[in-house]
Amino acid sequence: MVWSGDRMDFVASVVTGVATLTQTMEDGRTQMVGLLLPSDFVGRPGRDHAPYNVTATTDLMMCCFRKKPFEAMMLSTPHIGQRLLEMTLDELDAAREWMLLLGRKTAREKIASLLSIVARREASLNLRGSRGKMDFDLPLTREAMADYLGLTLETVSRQMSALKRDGIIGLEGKRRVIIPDFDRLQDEAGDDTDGGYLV
Amino acid sequence: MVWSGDRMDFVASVVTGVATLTQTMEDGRTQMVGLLLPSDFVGRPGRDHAPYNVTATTDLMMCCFRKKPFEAMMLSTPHIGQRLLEMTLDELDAAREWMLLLGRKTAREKIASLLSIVARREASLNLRGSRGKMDFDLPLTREAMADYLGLTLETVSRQMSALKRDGIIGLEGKRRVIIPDFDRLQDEAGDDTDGGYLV
DNA sequence: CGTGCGGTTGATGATCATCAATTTTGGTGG
DNA sequence: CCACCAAAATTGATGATCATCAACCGCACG
Repeated sequence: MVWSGDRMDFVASVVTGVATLTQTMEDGRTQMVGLLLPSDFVGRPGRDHAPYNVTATTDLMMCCFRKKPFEAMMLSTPHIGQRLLEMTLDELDAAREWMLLLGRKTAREKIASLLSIVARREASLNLRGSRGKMDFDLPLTREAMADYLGLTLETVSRQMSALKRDGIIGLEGKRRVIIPDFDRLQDEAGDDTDGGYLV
Repeated sequence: MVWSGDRMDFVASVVTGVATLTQTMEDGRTQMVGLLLPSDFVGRPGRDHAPYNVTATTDLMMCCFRKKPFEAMMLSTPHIGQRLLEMTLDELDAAREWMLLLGRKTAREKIASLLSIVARREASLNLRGSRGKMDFDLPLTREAMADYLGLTLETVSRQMSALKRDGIIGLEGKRRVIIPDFDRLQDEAGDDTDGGYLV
């Protein structure tokens, strides 16, 4: 959709589908730096070139605003700016959570963390509680997961198989994930205790 | 200074000195998620408990505001909120840059990246250009560097020695770092080309 | 003069990356 | 509906990088 360095004269909000933000090094090493799920915002008022690649990983519908009018609206309606600040601070928290994952978690914990996050977001969309049994479609290929987690796709595949062997998750086809017991998955993720204030 | 979970009824801006933001897991694994240098802002309007540990790593002077009056001021003076949004977006970019480092860079590249960043910030404080020869005092112990980079302190020490052996940096005592050729250091960091829009 | 902290260096090992088949899956056209 | 194909995923063998465990150095400070 957008390549790093492109001119980008709009901001947008995801309505349905999934997109990713990625950074790459010259030699091709890739790191995902954001996962855009429904309700997430993308783009930055006050900057006209994209610093990241934006890629749709499923069919995607976004609600776009031309940047100029949007900026004008921000000035005239302070509430919008406040809301945007709040969302940006949440994103910053999420990014920092992710730094802990990238820097300090084992491969198994990384996978479990990613699955918990997607499961939680999925559950909150469908207004179901995040306890007990859950299932959902993974919106990411193994490669995308690897790029998110700072692993290789082979390691992702192996750890998914290991979690399945250990009964933490079930797999149906490539994409469908079944979580028989969300608390056990959470334990594998290594996050502290209750996760009360996490998204 | 502040422990994760503490009540925090102020926001602040660093005047002089260096502080760090860290997250920890129950078993003690620690990841630094922010490095606060002079001019950086800390605290979040609209939240009253700190999600991270804040630690001073040098003598530190901060300019603090009680949160309540600050929030009131934000409402009455839209410009402050706008400025804060801008700063938060910059921090988000920095966090994402750091995610690439944590997920995909080698130990050597990580060290070189950290040294470049500190050197650049140092140079901009002192109004010197960031080319050619530079030197500065590292405001971090090996352990703090390790926590920042997602490495162990032993690996940090070894890679510092390796960079010294290769003539990329010089060391004087424990803290003083001499950079004979900033461009060579930059090459070791693995960032793309010119770094034009990086901080 | 000991003691503790920060740092360096060495030996060894675990984890994860890499290279290389092979299998599964979902889609497409006959 | 089935056969075929390419992309995605799995699995195995091997190796590099970095973590771990441990010893030791130098310096500041009581």
